[in-house]
Amino acid sequence: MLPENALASAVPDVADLPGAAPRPEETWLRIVQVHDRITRRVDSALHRQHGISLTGFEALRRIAEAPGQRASMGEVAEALGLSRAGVTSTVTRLVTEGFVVRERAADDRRLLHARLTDAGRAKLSEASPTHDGLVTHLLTHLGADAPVVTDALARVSAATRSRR
Amino acid sequence: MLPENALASAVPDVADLPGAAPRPEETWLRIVQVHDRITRRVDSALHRQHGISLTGFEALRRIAEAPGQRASMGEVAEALGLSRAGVTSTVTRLVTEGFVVRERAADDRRLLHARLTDAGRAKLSEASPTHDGLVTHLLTHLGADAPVVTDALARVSAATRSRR
DNA sequence: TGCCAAAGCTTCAAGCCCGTAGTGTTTCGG
DNA sequence: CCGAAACACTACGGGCTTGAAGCTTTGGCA
Repeated sequence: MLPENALASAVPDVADLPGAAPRPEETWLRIVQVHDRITRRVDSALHRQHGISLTGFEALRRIAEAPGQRASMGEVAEALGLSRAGVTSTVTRLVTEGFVVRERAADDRRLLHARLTDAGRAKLSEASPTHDGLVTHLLTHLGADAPVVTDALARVSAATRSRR
Repeated sequence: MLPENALASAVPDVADLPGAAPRPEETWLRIVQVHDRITRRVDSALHRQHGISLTGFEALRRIAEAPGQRASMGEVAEALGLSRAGVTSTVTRLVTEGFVVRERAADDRRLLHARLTDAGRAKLSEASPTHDGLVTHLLTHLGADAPVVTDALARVSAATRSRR
């Protein structure tokens, strides 16, 4: 059932700079490790230095980048990869913290828009350097491979983009 | 939906040539997307087809690969990137499901070892093809870049290996 | 030899997020 | 005009995190 790598040994590949094809298992392990470690570090840095969660930060950024600095719950959910219920509680938290306000959309009254407050904008520009600096720093070891990695992962991401 | 490259035609964008550096932001986004999507699919497939969680599966596999098919709580925590408390509850669940037994180590009586039962071994070999097959399938789009990606991520992983 | 710090694990509480399911409102097509 | 679809909220059960407290065992050191 599992073809293993029965045919991996056959052909000396052109692009064997870093070696032969690794087992998907190995690749997956690395993705998980990198994701978990960066996530933990960034999340705890945001908590300690700015009293905000990584999810909260990403929501703020997403709303800030939306046209009119407002976005519907569904858009935020889609953008952050959160569930509907998760976005509800995340935005509720942001509202009680004063970073965001909820308002019914004028054109389609089914939608609720989250809009940044001044405090939200301030928090975002305060926390952004921490977030971006850390991510940039932790990914420096990709070095010259960064474009290839980004591109390859983008293909995988696109191929797994799911209805749901 | 996202007009994010609406201005891509105006400026000779850096992201066009494979060799130009993408923003770390972009790379990070791809890592998160790929991780989240694969995790969700594999987890739900394991749940539906084998009634086991991804974390439970990884714990079983880890214990199976340990010398003597037994591992201490700490080893499992380290290997899976879980907290102590998380491992305790994960292993407790596996114990009540009959896949694992806990036993005090003979040489160092501070340690508790988790050891696979026959049912645990059976469940592992039943679920492994599902897990591995899915991971392999979802990562096929890495194509010839797989070695580069794996290697680059391994560097990042090594550089972020933390005490804790 | 005796003692105490450190290691390993568990437990509990609080917090965040998930998925599912059920409810209410609004919109849109037939 | 009416029903299906879309959007969002609430509630519930589950899993994982951190932090703190407590237990047993180990091992170094006086």
